[in-house]
Amino acid sequence: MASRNSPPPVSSPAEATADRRQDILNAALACAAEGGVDAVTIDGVRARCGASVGSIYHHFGNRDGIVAALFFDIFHDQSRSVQAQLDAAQGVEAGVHALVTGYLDWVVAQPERARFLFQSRGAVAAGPRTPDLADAAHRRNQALVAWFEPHRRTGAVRDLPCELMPSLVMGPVQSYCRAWLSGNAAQGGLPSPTTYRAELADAAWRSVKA
Amino acid sequence: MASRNSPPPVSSPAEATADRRQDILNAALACAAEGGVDAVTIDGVRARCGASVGSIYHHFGNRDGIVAALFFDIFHDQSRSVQAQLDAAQGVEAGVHALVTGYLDWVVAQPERARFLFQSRGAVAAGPRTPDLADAAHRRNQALVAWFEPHRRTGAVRDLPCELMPSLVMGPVQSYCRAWLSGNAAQGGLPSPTTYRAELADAAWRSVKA
Amino acid sequence: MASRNSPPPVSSPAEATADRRQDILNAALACAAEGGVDAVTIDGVRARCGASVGSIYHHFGNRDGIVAALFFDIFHDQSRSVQAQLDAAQGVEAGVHALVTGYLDWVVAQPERARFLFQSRGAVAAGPRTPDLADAAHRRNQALVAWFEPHRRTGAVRDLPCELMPSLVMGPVQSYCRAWLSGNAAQGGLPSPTTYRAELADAAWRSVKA
Amino acid sequence: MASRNSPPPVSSPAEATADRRQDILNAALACAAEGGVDAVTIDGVRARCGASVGSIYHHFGNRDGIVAALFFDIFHDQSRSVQAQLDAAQGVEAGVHALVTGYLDWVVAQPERARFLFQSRGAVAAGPRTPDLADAAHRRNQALVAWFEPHRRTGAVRDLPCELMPSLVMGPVQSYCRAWLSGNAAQGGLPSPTTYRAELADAAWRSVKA
DNA sequence: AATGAATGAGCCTTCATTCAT
DNA sequence: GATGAATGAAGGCTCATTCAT
Repeated sequence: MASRNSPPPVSSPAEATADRRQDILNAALACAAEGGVDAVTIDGVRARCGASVGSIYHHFGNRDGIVAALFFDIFHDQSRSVQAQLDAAQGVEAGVHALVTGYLDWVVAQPERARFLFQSRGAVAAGPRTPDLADAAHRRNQALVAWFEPHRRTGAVRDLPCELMPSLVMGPVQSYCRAWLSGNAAQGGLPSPTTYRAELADAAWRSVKA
Repeated sequence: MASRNSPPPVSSPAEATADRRQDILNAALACAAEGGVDAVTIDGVRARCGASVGSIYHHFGNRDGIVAALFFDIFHDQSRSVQAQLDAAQGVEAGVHALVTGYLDWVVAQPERARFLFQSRGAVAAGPRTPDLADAAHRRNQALVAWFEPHRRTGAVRDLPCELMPSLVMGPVQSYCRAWLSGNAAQGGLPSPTTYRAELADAAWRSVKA
Repeated sequence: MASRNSPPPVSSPAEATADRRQDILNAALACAAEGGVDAVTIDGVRARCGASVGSIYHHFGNRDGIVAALFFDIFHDQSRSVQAQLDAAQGVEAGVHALVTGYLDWVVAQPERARFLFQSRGAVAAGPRTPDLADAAHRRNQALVAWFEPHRRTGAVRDLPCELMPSLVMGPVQSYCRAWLSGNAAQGGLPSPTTYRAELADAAWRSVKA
Repeated sequence: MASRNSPPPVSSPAEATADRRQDILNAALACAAEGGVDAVTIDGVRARCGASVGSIYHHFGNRDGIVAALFFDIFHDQSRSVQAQLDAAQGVEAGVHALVTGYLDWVVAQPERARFLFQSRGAVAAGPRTPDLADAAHRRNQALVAWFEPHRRTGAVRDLPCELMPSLVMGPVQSYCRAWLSGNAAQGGLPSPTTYRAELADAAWRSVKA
């Protein structure tokens, strides 16, 4: 983190390992991509990124720390990406479309990271960072609900319970993406979500429009 | 087997261990309910149901065999339950409502089994019974799609791609149920799905109706 | 055993399983041929010959009982075979040749049985039938020594210690056969012992002749 | 490694565990001496040398790794010992005697190690280090054959096939040593090989001399 | 004689974690 | 900050053996 604010070093030897932290996270993601979250083992990570066991512990405290750090990195990246699409949208319907397609495009662009999010959420929720996760999830949902608020007042969208909005809007696209990610492409899995981009966005809009 | 031809014993000793197989599955579910799928341990199961290690292996081959067997038992039970609701429904809209509420009611009635389904699907999909799972999932989806077919012909529902139907119809309710199950009731989780029974069913209908 | 003296049954149903005992031994040999003596497991044998676990125990008492029974069967068969060759030989030199080639031919004719003998001897020696093995080995050695006795008196063979005779006469051929059996033919093992039949017999004779 | 540059500590704590690896091998040999190769158990080794399970795996990878490492250690030690005797011998006959007595003396000096070699060879040959074993055996045999070569040219020894030499020269002494090692001294086993040192060496010479 | 479900001791192996250097 | 040997709890699995039918 500090290094982001430091003046860029000119090929210093420190540079080579400056992002040891990121190397480790990348290695962890690679492990998970190959064998699921359970395959993220200290030794597996070590073998992939060349860091020593001690170094890994220095940066992340313990195994779950790696998984959690990676989870939150990805979670926030996803949120940021979707939010950017939403911010760029003009009007209610376009906004709903942006939520769906922003999510969909992000998943298609980085399937491994998306898969990791699905796989690891349970583990993170069960660990010591439960409150962090609850917080992040709540924050994201609130942003969605808050965005809808003015349009609900104008009557453009139906007057639905806050808790329901995320599931109504994002449920179908998440469901499809999850199914797509878990399918083996080699064995005739589902078509890419991109194929149904318009339909998924449209369905979300139908669920909530007045 | 022989006992089927015998006069029904009243709490005979045979009765006690007659369903050794089911005892084991129940114990496995209890383990999972307490600590997640990873907590389904040979020794944990053994301790809960009194079966010996050898007996467990005799019935299920290996640890994953227990998880998979339990998964399929629950999966089929759920399918049967939803299908029964669907069969009882009159008309298109009622049918769509039945799919959603049938699922929702089943989840609310047996949250532990529902949670197990969500938690273990990935593991089962990654194991040797991948084809069985693909088959079961495909069969279920086909049943849903086939049910819609006549209504699509009459123009009562929109002409949507087959692959999309399950996500459009079931996505929102699954999304909400999943979120509800993963929330800790003690820490102010979401309201029971029952609260939004009508809204969720209605949203599904809006997604697909012409 | 008793059945050998019984009048030959005419395709009675008992006939089918009459040699259950031999079926088991054959299955055990097949196991050993595939994975070494350690691969002779109750379940492996059961799977190969269709006998039930209980039946196997009925016939052999325990696992080691199978191995020992098979060992002695083979051991005696080998002894009988070599002895027959020896009995047919005329003269000292021919006798020594017969001992070597009789052994060699038997090994080449049934390599799996020969391999089993080499592999299992240690286990049998360590088990409860140690005295039986010591007895059988002693008997065989005595037969060899006794055969030499008259020729030693005539001065045709050297006056060597009894305990040494078996190693001097059979050592080389056993050594070569053992090496041949343990080699993987596919990976360029040794030539068949048959190739050096004459040389091995001759070497034995040189070791002991006056 | 660092300790090599340090002043030699006198029974420092580091000294105690300096040869963790060797401690483990010694413990493994002790297990085998007591109950055969099968008795070389991770837990048995651990109990004897105080190393932790993890430490054993750190050094040897798995159980078979211990057995194989010990096997090769002993095998090479034996080869070195015999070779030293051979190098010191003057003339053909003396050389053949040296091969036999060098082997015999090594066996008598360390019967446990010799027994381990006989017992474990099969397991090593069946495992992943098959090529290493084939290599080591081939190298040893080649050394023997190469040593004979000049003497064969001068006509001092007979013109025999290379593959046969090891069995002709070493067969009898190996046969006797094996029998001696497997006999229980308490139950009147064979006399020590030392008793027949001269005879065994002489027999080898007779087998190959011109 | 035969059957096969049940038993449980015993083994191998993995993995997160610690700590001295 | 980094290193990697050492630790030991925990888990999966095999297999000989028993016993009621």
